[in-house]
Amino acid sequence: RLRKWQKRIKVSNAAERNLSQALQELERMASNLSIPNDVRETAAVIYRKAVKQNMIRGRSIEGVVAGSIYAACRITNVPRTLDEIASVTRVKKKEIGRTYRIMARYLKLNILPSKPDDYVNRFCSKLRLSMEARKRAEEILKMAVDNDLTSGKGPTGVAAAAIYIASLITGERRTQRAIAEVAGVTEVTIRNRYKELTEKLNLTIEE
Amino acid sequence: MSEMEKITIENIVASTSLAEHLDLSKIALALEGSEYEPEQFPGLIYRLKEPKTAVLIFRSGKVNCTGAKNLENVKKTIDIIIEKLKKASIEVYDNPDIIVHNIVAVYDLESDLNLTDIAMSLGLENVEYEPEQFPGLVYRVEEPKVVLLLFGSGKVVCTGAKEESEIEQAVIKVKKELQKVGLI
DNA sequence: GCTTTAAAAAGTAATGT
DNA sequence: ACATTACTTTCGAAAGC
Repeated sequence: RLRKWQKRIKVSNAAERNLSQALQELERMASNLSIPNDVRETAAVIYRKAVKQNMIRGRSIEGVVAGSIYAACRITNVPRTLDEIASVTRVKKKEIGRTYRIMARYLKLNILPSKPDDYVNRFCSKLRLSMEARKRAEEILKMAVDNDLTSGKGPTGVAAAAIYIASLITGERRTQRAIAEVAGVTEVTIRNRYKELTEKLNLTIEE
Repeated sequence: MSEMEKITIENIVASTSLAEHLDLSKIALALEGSEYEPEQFPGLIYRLKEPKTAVLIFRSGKVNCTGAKNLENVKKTIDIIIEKLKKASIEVYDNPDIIVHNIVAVYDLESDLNLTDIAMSLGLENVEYEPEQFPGLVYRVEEPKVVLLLFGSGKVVCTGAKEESEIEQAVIKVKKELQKVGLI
C-alpha cells in the first residue's frame, strides 16, 4: 500500500517535471520565433491535450512541443513554416511535420489547409513593404485562388511570387533572392509561380 | 469492370516461403549481383532485369517480391529465383503459395481538382491535405481499406489494396462522393 | 519506431551544364 | 536558363535492433 503511494507520487512527479520542462521548451522556442502570447497559450493547451492522450509515447517532448507550436500558429491563421520551427529545435522538419499531422488527426484539431495569404503580412513585414504592396499581393492571391491556381502548390511559394509581383507594381522592387530568403523557398520556385500567375491571370507590371 | 481498364497497376508487393531455412551467404555467392549486408538489413537483395523486379530473401526462407506490375510477373520472378537456387544445389519448395500484400495503382478522374474544397467536403477528420509538405491529398478509405492520394490534376494513386477489385471499388467510391458534392 | 525494396502522383530542392 | 537527379507522401511483408 505504501509502495503504491510511492509509485503514484513518483509518476506524478515525473509527469509534473516533464510538463514544466515541456512548457519551458515551448517558451524558449516561441521567444526565438517571436510568437505572441495568445498563440503560445494555444500551443500549451494543445500540448496538454497531447499529454492527456498519451501522445508522447515513442516521441520526444521537443518534437511534440514543436508540433504544438506549428499547430497553434496554423489555428490562429499566422502559420510559421516548418523550416522556421525547425530552426529553433534539433528536431528535423520531417519529424515535426509527421508529429503535427498525427496530432491534428488524433486530437481532432480540424485545422484548415494553410493558404498563401496567411503568409503575406509576415513576409511583407520582414521585407519592409508598404501596406499598398500587401494589399496588391492579397488581390493577386484572391485571383489565384478563384482561378484554381493553387491546388497542390506550396502556399509559401505562391505567396512569395504574389509579393514579388506586388513589389514590382508598387515600385518597391525586392529581389527574388530577398523574397526567397524570407519565404524559405528557392528563386526557381518564385520564377515558376511568377510565370504561372502572370500568364494565367494576364497580369501586367505597368501601372 | 467499367473502370478497371482505366486503372494502371504500377507495383505489387507479395511474399512466399521457399524453405524452412536458407543460407544467405551461400545464396549471395550463387546470385550474381545480389547485395547482402546483414549489419544494414537482414534480407538479401536481388534484382531481376526481366521482369524488372526486386526480391528480398530472408534466412527464415521467406521471400518478398516487389516491383511487378501484374501477378504473372510475380509468379515468373519467384520461379526464376527457385530455378537459380536449384541450380546452385540449394533445396527449395516447388510451387509455394504466393500472397499479395499490397497493390499500387494509378487512376485518372480526368478533371482538375480543388483539393482545399475536397478536404472540407470529405471532412477534415478523414482527410489530410498539407500542400507545404506534399502536393497530394491523403484520403484513408475505410471500406475497402485503402489509401488514396488525390492530386490537383485529377490523377489518383491507390495503395494498400490486396485485390484489384478493391482498387476499383475505392475509385468508384471517391468518384461518386466527389460528384455528389459537385467537386468533379 | 528504424533499417530495405519498388512504384506512381506533382511540387520543390539541389546539382550540373 | 535549362536539365537531371533526388527527396517529400501513401502501403505492405520480411528479421532484427
